[in-house]
Amino acid sequence: MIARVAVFVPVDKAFDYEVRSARVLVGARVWVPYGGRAVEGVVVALDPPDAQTERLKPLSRVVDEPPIAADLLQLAAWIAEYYLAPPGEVMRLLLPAGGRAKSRRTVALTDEGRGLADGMGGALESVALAELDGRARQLLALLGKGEARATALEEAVPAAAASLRALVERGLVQLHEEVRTRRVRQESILRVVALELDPAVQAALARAPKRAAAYARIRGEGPISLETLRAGDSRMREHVTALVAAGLVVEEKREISHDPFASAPLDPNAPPTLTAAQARALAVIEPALAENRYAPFVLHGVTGSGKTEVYLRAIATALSQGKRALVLVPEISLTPQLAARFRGRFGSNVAVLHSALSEAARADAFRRIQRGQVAIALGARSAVFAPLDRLGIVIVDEEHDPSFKQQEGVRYHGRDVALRRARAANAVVLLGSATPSLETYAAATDGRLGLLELPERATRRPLPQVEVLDLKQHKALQGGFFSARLLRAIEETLAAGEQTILFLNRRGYSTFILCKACGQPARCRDCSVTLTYHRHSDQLKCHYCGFSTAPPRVCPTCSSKSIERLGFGTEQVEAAVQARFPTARVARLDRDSAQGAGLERVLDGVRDGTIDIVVGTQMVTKGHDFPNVTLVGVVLADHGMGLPDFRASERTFQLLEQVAGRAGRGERPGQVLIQTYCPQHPAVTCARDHAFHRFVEGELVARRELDYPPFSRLACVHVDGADPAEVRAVAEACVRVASAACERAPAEVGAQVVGPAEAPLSRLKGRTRWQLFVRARTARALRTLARHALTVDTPSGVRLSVDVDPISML
DNA sequence: AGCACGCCGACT
DNA sequence: GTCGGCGTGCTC
Repeated sequence: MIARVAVFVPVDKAFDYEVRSARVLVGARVWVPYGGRAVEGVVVALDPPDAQTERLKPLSRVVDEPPIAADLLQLAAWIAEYYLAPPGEVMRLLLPAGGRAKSRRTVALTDEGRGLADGMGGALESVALAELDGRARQLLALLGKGEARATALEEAVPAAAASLRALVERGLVQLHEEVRTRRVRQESILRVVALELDPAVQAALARAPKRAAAYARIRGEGPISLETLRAGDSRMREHVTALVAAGLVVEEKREISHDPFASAPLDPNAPPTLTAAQARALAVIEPALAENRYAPFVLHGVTGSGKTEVYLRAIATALSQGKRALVLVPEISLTPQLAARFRGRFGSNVAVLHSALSEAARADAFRRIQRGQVAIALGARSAVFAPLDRLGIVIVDEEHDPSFKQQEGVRYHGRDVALRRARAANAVVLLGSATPSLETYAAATDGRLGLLELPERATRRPLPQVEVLDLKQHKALQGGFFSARLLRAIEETLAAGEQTILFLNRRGYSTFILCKACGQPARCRDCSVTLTYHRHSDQLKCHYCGFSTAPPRVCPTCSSKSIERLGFGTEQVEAAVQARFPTARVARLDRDSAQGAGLERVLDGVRDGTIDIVVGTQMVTKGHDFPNVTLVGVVLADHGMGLPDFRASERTFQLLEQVAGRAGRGERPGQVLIQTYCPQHPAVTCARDHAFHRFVEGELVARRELDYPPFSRLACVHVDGADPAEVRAVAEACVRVASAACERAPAEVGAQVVGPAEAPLSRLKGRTRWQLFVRARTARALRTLARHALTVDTPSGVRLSVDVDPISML
C-alpha cells in the first residue's frame, strides 16, 4: 500500500511512503525517513500500490498510540485548506504537547569498527586505521569509549558529520534514528487483601513493627499510593515488598493523575431555578439535541444573565442522551471559577485542559478524553481538538473574545473551527456572549445562527447605572487621572464595605519616558515602540519583544538630566489609589502581577473580601463573578479607540460593556463611571446605555460603507524580515501578483487588493513588517488571491505568511 | 524545519 | 592551498 503522510514539517503537501504492514491505519502516527533524517507525521490516506510504489521509501515506524479519529483528520484537512496552512503543522495541533516525541540520532560501531577501535593506540595498529584521518580516528576513539549520541560527537569533534559519513561508507559505524517517546508515568497503589491474619503472620508482624505500621496504614487509609506511604520512611519500599510477598497486600500500577481539579468538590446545592428566559432558551436547545442535528445558536445574554446555567443544563441533557460535550472558554486560567462550576455540577466527568498545566497533566487529560473516561472537555482554544467521539454539544463561551484566534503558526479561529466540527458531528452549538461579535450577530440576523436572548440579569437586578465623565470638563484630576467624581465614588464604596474594580488597558507605571531637553522618548532597539517604565522592577520594558533595561539617568542622545515619565499604566494607578486611600487594601491584576500564584491570590482576595480595590487591565473584564463589587471605574476608555484597526470601536465597546458587567452582580446595585476624552464615541455612549443592538447596527453601517467584514472576507498577507528594502520589494511583488489574479476573477466576487503598507507596528524584534490585504465576497475567492500572493519568491530571511480572517490589523 | 550541496574569507 | 562560513533548495 501507499501511505500519504502529513509530516510535521512546514511544507505545503503530504508525502507518499511504501507500507507493507496491515497495522498501519489512516490516522496512525508514524515516523518516516525524510530528507536524510527521521520525522514524525500522520497517515492521512492509504491507497493501493501503483507503478510509483517501488520508488517510494518505506515507513520506518508506527507510533503506538490510538490513531487520530477520521472526523478530526477531516477537520484538520479543512483547516489546512481554509487557513492556507501546511497539513503537517495542522496535524500537530491534534496531539497533546506532551505526546510529541523527539528523535535522537545515535551512532554505533560495527563489528569491524569495534575491532579497529579496540586496536587503537596498541603496538600493532591495523593497516585500515592508517587510512583514516585524524577526525575519523578521534570519532572511533570516542565510540570505543561508549559514546553514542550524534550530537555529543559533533560537539566534541569539529566537522564530525563528514567524517562520520566516511566511516559509514567504510562500514565501520552505523547510524540509527532513535525515537524517544515520553513514557507514561505510573504510580504504585497498595491495597490490603488479607483482612484476617493467621497467628503466624501476626507473630511475624509483631517482630517487624515498621511493617505492621505500614500494613495498618494501608488497611486504614488504603488504597494508598506508595509515594504517599513512603513519606518519612526511606525503607518503605522494602516493607511493602515484604507485605506483598506475604500475601497481605497487593500492589497495582496506575497512571499518575495530574488533574488539579480532580479533588474539586461536587456542589451540594441543587441547581438554581431557571429564569423564564433561560427556560425559553433551553426549550429551543433541547429539541435540537434530541434530533441529533447540527443546530448553531448564539446565546446573547447580558452580563450576569446566567448563560453558564444554560450551558450546564444543555450539557446535562446531551449527557443523558449518551453524548459528549466540548466547552471552549477564552482563557481558562483567568476564570478558575467557571471550571470549578463545571466540576461542581459534573464532578470527575470533566477534563480541564489548561494552558498552565504541565505537559504530563495535559497528556493525562487528553488520554482520559480519548478513552471515553470523561464526557466533557473544557478548555481554551486548542481544546477544540479534544479527541471526543459522540459529540453532542459544543459551547463557545465569550465567543467575541479575540483570544480564540491563534495569532501565529496555524492562524485558526477556535470558534469557527468549533462550528465546523459541530457541523460534521451533527451537534448543537452555543456561542455565548453579552457582546457577540459583528460576524456572529450578522449570521444570527440572516438566519445562519439561531438567536437565543437572555435580556435580564438572573438576580432580577438591573444592569448597573453607567455615568460617562468627560475628562475635558473634569479638569481637577487628582494625580493626573482621577476625577473628583470617581474619587468620591471610590470613597463611598469603601465606606459601605463594598468593592471597586478600576480598569485601565495599559500595564506598567509610565507608558514612556521622554527627555525634556531634546524630546527623545526611550525606544526599543528592536521594535518601533516606546519602552514602558515598570517601577516594581525599576526597568524599562518592551511589551512586544520583552527587552528590558535599566532606566537611563541622563538622556543617551543629549546627556540632559531632565528625563520625564509620561503616560500612566495600572502600576501607577495602583500606587496613586493606595496613596489616596492608605487604609484600603489595594491589589493589581495584570500580566505582571498575575505571574505564578499571583492571579489566584488576587481573585481569591476579591472573592473573600480581603481586597477592597482591584486595579487591572482587560484581565478584570473576563467573566468574573464578584457579588460584592458595586463600583467599576474605567480610568481611561480611550486606549485602543484610535488604533488603526477597523475593529477598534467594536473592541472598545466589548471591553466597556464587559467591565461594566462586573458591577452589581450581587444584592446591591452596581455603578459604573467611565472617564474619557471622547464622551460622544458610539462605543462609549452605547456602553453607557447598555445598547448592544444600537451599537451593532451603527457599526454595521460603517462596515458596509468601507466593505469590511462581515460584508466581505479579508486575508492579511504579512511580510517581514531584517532588511527593510527586501521586505518592501516582496510586499510589492505580492500586490502585483494578487492584483493580476483580481483582474482574472469574475466581477461579482469583488476581488480586491489593499496595500501594501508598513504594518502599524512597523518593526518588531528587529524585523521590518509590511502587510497587504486581499478582499473578496467569498472565502473561496479570497483563498485564491491569498494563494497567489504566497507564490512570490522570497529572499532568505524574508518571511511571507497569510492570516485568513485576521482579527488584528496591527 | 533540518540537512544537504555549493561558493568565498582566514588559517596552516 | 584547506577549512569552514552559512546561503539556496529539497525532502516521497
